[in-house]
Amino acid sequence: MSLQINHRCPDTSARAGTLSTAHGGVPTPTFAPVATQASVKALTPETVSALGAKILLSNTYHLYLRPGIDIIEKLGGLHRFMNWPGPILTDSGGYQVFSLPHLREATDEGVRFRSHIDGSEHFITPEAAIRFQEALGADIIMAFDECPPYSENRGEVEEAMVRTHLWAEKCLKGKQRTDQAIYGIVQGGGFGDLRRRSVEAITALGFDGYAIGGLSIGEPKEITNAMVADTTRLLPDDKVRYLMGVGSPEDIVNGIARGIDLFDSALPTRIARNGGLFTRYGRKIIRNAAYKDLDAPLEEGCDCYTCRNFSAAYLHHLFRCKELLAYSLATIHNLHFVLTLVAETRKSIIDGNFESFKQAFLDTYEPTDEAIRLSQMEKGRARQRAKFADGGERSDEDNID
RNA sequence: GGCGGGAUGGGUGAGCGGCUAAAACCAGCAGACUGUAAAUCUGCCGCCCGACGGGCUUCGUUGGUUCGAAUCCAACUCCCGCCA
Repeated sequence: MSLQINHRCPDTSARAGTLSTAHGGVPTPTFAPVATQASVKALTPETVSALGAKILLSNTYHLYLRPGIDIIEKLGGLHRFMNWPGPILTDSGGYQVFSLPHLREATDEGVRFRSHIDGSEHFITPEAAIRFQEALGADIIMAFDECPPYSENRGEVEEAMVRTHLWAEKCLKGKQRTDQAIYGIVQGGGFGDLRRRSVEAITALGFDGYAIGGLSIGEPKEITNAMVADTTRLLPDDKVRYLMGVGSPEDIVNGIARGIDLFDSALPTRIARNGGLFTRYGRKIIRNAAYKDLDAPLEEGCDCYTCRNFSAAYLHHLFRCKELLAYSLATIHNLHFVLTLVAETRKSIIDGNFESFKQAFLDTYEPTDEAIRLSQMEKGRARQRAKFADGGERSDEDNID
């Protein structure tokens, strides 16, 4: 249940090692595909494993509502239920406090919320979140935290952070199983001093690993980077550092450079299902007309199952028709891309050339074209303005920024 | 042969005197998605321009009524029912 670090990059904070868990070792740095409802959408566990995934992330909130923690417990725990014999990490449900905001009401005792499925009312305490995760039986469980939306309002962010610290203590007190690792979560939004305070408070409690939460939720990239760098520096060197919810290829590589060992994100699998595919030159949208008759793999030289066997034109066609195979093939490609990227990055750390590997990757990988994105947003905004210009009636959706 | 109903932008299809360059959906063109309420969502989608605005041409065809017509009237052309 511990992290062993075997290699360090001399120029950056990147490191490579092995994380041992009750269900096997995980070479780090690593990326955990997201299996929110005990399934990596569109893939069998065999495929996920063949793609090189070593550890999966599942979600307590979703499994609590459906099928119910007791059902999974009765069926032998999460590993058996979803037929994933390797390591599993469960999120506590704290993120849903943020992503389902209209349902929530947080107090020091816990969160009162309405089910997004049937509207029924529930109250989850930090102690309950731990109890549920012990019943699910993941190898790594997460403290119950409050992840506030990105905000310049220091008071709000601080309040959520203080509550997260209080909850963290309750989580540790409530924990009974000794064969599971529990990770604490640092909050503090985009405020460096709050982040530092949070690191102090959380590390003082003594967790098995430390997560950085509340980032990549819409804040400017500079803030994300600054927060990751500052926080990571202060976290204990001998424990796993987990950057929650990240993410994109460039964010992962940058995170590794700052000393992150573990990532998870729904991004690769979700954008895959929406036709967004990673290539080493950046993201491609396979639905676009340009791929209509392209008789070549989506990415030349990619050795994933999808690229080895199908043309971009075929993928394009499957997406146009909403054929179910589209979602599997696209997910395979994106997970292959991210998992391979992380594996190669790890190798570069071991081989001692991480810095140049990182530079080479970032030089060719083009994140989404900012100009196109901004012009789209500008159009939408102009329309919005025109709509409410002389009416005087303002809509709640008016504040898109 | 007689009696009804209908023809709307790429498609389906609302509108039935001004608020209508014309709903909605589909198709099409782009974009977003980071601890997954997501196989979802957003923008554009007649033509032109100096584009948070302005101009032009549209609702089968032609001709009327009206300050004003996709909307009312007439004729014509096609379509679809029903009766002989």
